[in-house]
Order: sequence, then structure tokens, then C-alpha cells
Amino acid sequence: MKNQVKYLTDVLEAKGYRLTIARQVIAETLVDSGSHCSADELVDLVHKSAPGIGRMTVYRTLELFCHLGLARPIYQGTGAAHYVLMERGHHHHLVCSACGRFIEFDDCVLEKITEELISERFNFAVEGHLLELFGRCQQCQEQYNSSERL
Amino acid sequence: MKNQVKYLTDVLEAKGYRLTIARQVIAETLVDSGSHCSADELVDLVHKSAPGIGRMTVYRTLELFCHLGLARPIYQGTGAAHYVLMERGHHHHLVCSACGRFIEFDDCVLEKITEELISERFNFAVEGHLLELFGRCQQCQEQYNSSERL
DNA sequence: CTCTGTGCAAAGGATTTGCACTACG
DNA sequence: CGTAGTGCAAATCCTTTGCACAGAG
Repeated sequence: MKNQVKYLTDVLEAKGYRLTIARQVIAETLVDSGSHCSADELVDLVHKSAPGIGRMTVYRTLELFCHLGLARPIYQGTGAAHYVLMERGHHHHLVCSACGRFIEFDDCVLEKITEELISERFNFAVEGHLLELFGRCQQCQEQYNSSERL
Repeated sequence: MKNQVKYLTDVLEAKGYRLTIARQVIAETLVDSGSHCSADELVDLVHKSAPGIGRMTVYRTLELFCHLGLARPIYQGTGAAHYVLMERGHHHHLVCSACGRFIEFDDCVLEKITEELISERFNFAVEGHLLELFGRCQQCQEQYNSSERL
């Protein structure tokens, strides 16, 4: 987890971006949050350890992370976008279509093969991927039928 | 492609939603667009064939499609969310991190296996997935080095 | 006929500028 | 020291309500 933060800051420096207090705090907070939260939640969390850091800085840092392939915005259809960290370029999670719960997992063997195939077929230099699986989590399979209306 | 539209409208009816002109036009337009556009673009496209259909109806229909697992919003980090159709619950594309170009593809063999593994391990009823691969498309590999700044 | 779906306009949020100030390297 | 990064507030843009009307079944 500490390593994860170091990786983020190392990439920043390697690309010639300045390693500021704000960016460090934001990186730490994002990792601590479980690598998954909205910009707004992140602003609140950051304020707990460093009240001086502005909302804008959080937005801009997230944008920077995305630009560098370190994070990715995902949109849940309502409200604000969420940001997920892409550890070593990868992120996987399950999204429950009933309760919206996220279940993070880290299993990359099959996707590796996919990447190689794609890389060849489309002449596309794959740098990472996001795999989202949609369905019903255990609780929601028990609680609901599949027919609740919008 | 025609089948794709029929599938969408069939699901609507099967779930007890009314099959209105507006929904039909929106489904057709979304499929014609290549199953991938922003709400705003879709409003404009829909207006070309049916000027009477309001912006709200497009938003609400997209929300409905997402609720039914027929579409998925994706967020590119700037501006409006894009919506992609999930054909038979699946969608795959490549995103170029330099030019933002999308390359759609349809290759599902490996993911099938992944779904089964996940399903067992997490007791999660997988209904579909979205796989996004990030990297450089052919043109961008030729044109840029990997170090352009934000 | 009844209830779901639609359209409009206004409200509500999230995200993005513009610009002076701060601080990393 | 110079430039990249920051913070604030105002502006912008996307998306969502509220409510009366229209149309599908």
C-alpha cells in the first residue's frame, strides 16, 4: 500500500512533474480509500489530513493521474464520476446492478493473453485495461428478483 | 444491425416498458451511431430524424437502457459521458490515450472463462462486462513519443 | 380509460476557467 | 529565481427535477 503511493509519485517525477505536498497527500488518500472514490469524497478525505488543499487541486491531480494512465474515471450513471487507481495499468471490479456495490478483485492472467492478441491484431500498443463485470452480488441475489423497475 | 434494434425493443417490452416512437427512434439512432456516443450527440442525431423528441426523453431512455443492462455510460474525464451499447451484455473497445480514438471490437472467448471463474469465486451472478483496453493506436505510435505533457 | 411516458423550463450539481499567489527544484 | 503548481470565486456545462399534457395498451 505504501509501495502503491511510491509508485504514483515515482511516475510523476519520472515524467517531470513536481512532487508537491498536495500531490503526495492526494496519492496517499486515494490509495487509503481503497483506490476507488469520487472526486468529491476524495476532497473531503484529503481535507481531514490537510485542510489547506483546495478542491481544484484534487480535480487537477486526478486529471493528471488519468493522463498518466495511473487512474481512470468511471461513471455510474448518476451523480459524480468515480476514480479508480490502475495498479500497474490494470483494474478489475464487479459492479452489482441492484445495489451498486463495488467488489474489487485482482486477477490478471486471462487478460494478459487477451492483451497480446489485441496488440497483434489491431497493432495497438496496449498499456493497460479496465475490466468491469456487471451482475448481482450475493446479497442482492437473495433479496430481489430481477424485475424491479426503474 | 436491424436485429440489434429489435433486441433492444424486445427487452423493453419483455420487461413491461412501453414501446414508444421516441424509444424506437433513440434505439435506432444509437445503433446507427456505432453504439457509441454522448447523450448530447445522440440528441442531435435523433433530432435529424425526429425533431419532436426532447432532450429529456433521450436522457431518460439512456438511463433506462443502462438500468436494463443494455447500455453503459463511460466517462472520458472531460465533458459529457458517452454511452455504449452492451450487445448481449458485452462491450469491448480500445481507447487511445493520445488521441482519444475508440476502436470497437468484439471478441469474447477469454472473457467467458473469466466470468465463470469470477462467478464461482465471489458468488456473483455475472450478467455482462465491459472491457476497456488503454494504449496507443497505430497512428499515435507513429506520431508521438510517450512523453507529451498534459 | 388509465397509467406510463413526454416535453418544457427552471433548478441543481459537478467540473472548469482566469488570475494572482506560492513553493518546488 | 523561474516556472509549475495552487487556491479562490465565478462561470459553464451537463444532468435532473416538477408538473401538465399526450399516447400506448
